[in-house]
Amino acid sequence: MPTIKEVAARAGVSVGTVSNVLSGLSTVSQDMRRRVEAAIQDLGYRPDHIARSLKTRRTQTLGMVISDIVNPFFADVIDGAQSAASEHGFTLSIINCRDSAELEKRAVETLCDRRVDGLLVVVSIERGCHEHLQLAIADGTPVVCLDREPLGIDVDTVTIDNVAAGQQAVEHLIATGHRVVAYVGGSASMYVPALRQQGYLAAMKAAGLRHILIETSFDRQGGRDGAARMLSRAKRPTAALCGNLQVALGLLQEMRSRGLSTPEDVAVATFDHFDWLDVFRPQLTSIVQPAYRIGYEGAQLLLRRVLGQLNDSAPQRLTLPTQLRIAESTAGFVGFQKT
Amino acid sequence: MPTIKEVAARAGVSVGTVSNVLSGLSTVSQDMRRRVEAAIQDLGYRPDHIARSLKTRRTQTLGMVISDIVNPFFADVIDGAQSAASEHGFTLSIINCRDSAELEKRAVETLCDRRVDGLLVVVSIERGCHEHLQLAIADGTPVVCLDREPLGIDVDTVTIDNVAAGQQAVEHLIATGHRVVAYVGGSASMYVPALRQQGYLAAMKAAGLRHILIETSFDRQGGRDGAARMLSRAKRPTAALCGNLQVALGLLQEMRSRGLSTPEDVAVATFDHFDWLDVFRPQLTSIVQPAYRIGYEGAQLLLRRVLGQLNDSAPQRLTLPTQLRIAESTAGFVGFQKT
DNA sequence: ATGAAAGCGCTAACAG
DNA sequence: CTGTTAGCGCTTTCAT
Repeated sequence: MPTIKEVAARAGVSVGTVSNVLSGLSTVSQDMRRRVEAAIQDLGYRPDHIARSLKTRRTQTLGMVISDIVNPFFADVIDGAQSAASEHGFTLSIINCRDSAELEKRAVETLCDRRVDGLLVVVSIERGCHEHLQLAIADGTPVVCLDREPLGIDVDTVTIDNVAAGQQAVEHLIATGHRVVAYVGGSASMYVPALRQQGYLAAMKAAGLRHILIETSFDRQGGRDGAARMLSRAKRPTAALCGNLQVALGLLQEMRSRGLSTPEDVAVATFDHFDWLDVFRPQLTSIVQPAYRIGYEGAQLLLRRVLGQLNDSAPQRLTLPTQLRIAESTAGFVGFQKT
Repeated sequence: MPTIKEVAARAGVSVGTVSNVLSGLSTVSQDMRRRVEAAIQDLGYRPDHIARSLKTRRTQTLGMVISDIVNPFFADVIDGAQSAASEHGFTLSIINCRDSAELEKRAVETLCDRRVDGLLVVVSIERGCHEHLQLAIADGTPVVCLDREPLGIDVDTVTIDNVAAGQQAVEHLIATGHRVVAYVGGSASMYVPALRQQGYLAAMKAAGLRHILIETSFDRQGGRDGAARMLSRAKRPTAALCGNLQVALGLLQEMRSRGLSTPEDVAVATFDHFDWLDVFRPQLTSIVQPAYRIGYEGAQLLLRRVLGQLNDSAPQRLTLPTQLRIAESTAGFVGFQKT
């Protein structure tokens, strides 16, 4: 690996000039520039990113702390963030935390030690303390939180309007004729489910209906458990809103194992949609989240902070639009009611 | 951010001693060690990873070049790699290339410029030239290829036995009574499909059956196209092996749109399985790949190279076992044949 | 066992 | 416009 010194020697110029050529400084004469470029070519020189970072205190690297990388939703988020980063010549260092607050804390520290220029973080789903984020920010590392809005901390966020989306979905259920509607999945102690519940509650209240909150874990098992509880109620719900797709899948699974189907027995709406869902029947009514954009806009925002284009303005709160996609799983309730 | 110098000053020792304490050198006296540790505590000192890297020429970072991050298969691979890396104090820098050879080349260069200690790469699906990998290796960056075994280059690989797996699946189809069996998805110009076809061909030949190779793109659209071609054949296949899950889903989608279902009209077996598939009917007969392990073992192997525990031994070729999971989509052909 | 000092490869003043 | 030089924060001889 040739160094800048060798390039300078070969081109018969000083290292400073080489450095200037590298950084595209216009004050370099055509002649010098050509000689330096030739030397770079000949030697196959590539600047040492590490050395540059040590001097400039910038790594051109964004840290990404993700709560659950195997959830396809977050795969899309990562994809978006990665694209935005690439466009700006930044690289992404990713750590998966499996929704563990402890791992999350360590991840933030690891990334800060490595002097990432900024941090994209999806905090663990359970509400908790976020002083590690606070510390990172205090140390001068900009942070943008994705998907979940941590409490008690002033930080840029890119999220969707979970309350409104949940409310809209439930309004749809109600408009379809349902009067006994449950919310399933996650609990009020979790960031995202808390809001989605809130939307559900608002819609139920507005319609003068009694709410049925079924709190469970926020995964497939939660969906199965929730279904079991929901179906054993004296007054069985005719419709349910699920907190995320994992929950919905678990719920459908449990329903099927009991010989029940949707929408005939229970109409189902859920947060999240992935294109492969189109393959299966019944198609699920779902709240489509702009996962890729959450990552893309998040990285974009972070990059603006990093590049100083947002000089300590107040924390930005970007809310991206969702789309309610009505499909078979909530169809045909009004008018005919199977038993 | 305090530096090692400030720690030294505060502890009243030399920076060399602090460095020794940091690296856990035993030659440091108890007394010194305590004083230094106290100073580190007081100041909240954290070693600068960049400066250390410049000196040691090691970044404790693995580069990961992935062909398609939103494919859940690769999400699992990444998860595995990330776990192994974390266990060894390494971080993962990930670049997504969307199966573009050009992006892949740039990604490798970017990562090498950043002096990653090693490279985990899933090469683009289309066969191509891999001199960028060759160069990286020549420059002293160990490379481990995952899932796909690039041709014409001596490199460590972690893969599955695609030929055997494909063959086994087709043998199952044949044993179930099928005589007209198609292979759908991908083409011989692609790394993975080429091998899966090979397995298919071997099984068909061994059974003395005529093969039906339907080459398409390696995605949902490919599955739809493949289904269209398959179903319009004079002698319509009664079974198909799909090259991956995307293809299988596309195929099922196209079948359904024509009012056909599996296994009644066409039995379907496919590579890939994800747990959410269990929710849907019919359950698909599938070849389960150890995606997480591919990533985990790959990173593990790379780390051994990086840490010099495999001193330029010959390239390792790790082949992980797959599992044929027989389910409804290939059930019940012998004995009763619906028309 | 500890300290002093020489860099790692680069950038950024500053001088000329 | 170009060259010189002093570090960035750390590790690592080499003396002591």
